[in-house]
Amino acid sequence: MDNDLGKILKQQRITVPLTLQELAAQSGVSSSHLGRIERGERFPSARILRKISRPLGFDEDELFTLAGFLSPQTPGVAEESSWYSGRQLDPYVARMLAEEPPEIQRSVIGVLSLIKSIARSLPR
Amino acid sequence: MDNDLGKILKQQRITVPLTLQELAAQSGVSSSHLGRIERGERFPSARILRKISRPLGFDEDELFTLAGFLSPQTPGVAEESSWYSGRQLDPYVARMLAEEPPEIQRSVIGVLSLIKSIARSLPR
DNA sequence: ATTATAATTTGCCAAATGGCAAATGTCAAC
DNA sequence: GTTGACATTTGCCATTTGGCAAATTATAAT
Repeated sequence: MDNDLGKILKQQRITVPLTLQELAAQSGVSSSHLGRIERGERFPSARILRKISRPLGFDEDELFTLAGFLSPQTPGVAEESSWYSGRQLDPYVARMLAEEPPEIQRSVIGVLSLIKSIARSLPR
Repeated sequence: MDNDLGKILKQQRITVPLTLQELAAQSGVSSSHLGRIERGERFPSARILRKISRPLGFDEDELFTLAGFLSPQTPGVAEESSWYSGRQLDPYVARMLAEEPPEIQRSVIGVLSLIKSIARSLPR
């Protein structure tokens, strides 16, 4: 039941968005294997993680950390480590948004707060 | 012939210095497996590399790079802005989004591309 | 040289990985 | 409904990984 990685990978694939076959084509990993990884039937090797990191918009070391291959704190330039605790911006998101002109970037925030206000008025 | 990693690992083990058995004891990897890795009969998995990195005095990511699991220079987690092309991210937008949990951040991108696809199908 | 002891290698095996092809599911158009 | 085009899952299999124990090879010490 402790399958974060599979869920994270699937979540990211869905939101990119990609199908298993498309991800397979872009990464060179078979779709059946990818599927099994997502639902926790197989554990991805470093080679596989490396192959799928780019198409999914992850940094290589990011996936390695999630897989437990690499310790949470990234050496490099000392930086705040608790990264997935939500204090920091997802690199993929940052990269995508940076492609947009500034006014679009800001309206994204507007849409987000709109959605959140809708959520607040929803029966729970 | 094409075995840098094995030689490097052995060289490092010799100069530490350690025997295969000592390294096995400190790392929790069997000495027979370590021996095979050194002479290139087996290729170490990420899990094994992680276990032997400390006793050998390597940084984890260092061995991963030598093994070809990680690209030569991995940028730190937070400063990819240097290699994103073109525009940059509005600091206000970045700060707002960073407050959200990662899955929300990513679904924002999904919403954005949805909106863009709708926009493209609109009469001008 | 002959032990004793430590270090390395080999044989064998269980478990895991990952691909291919067939089976199954899903969903829209007709 | 049926069909067809996808996407996902499953069955099966080759390959690889990594451990254990036995065999071999140093390395001393007497």
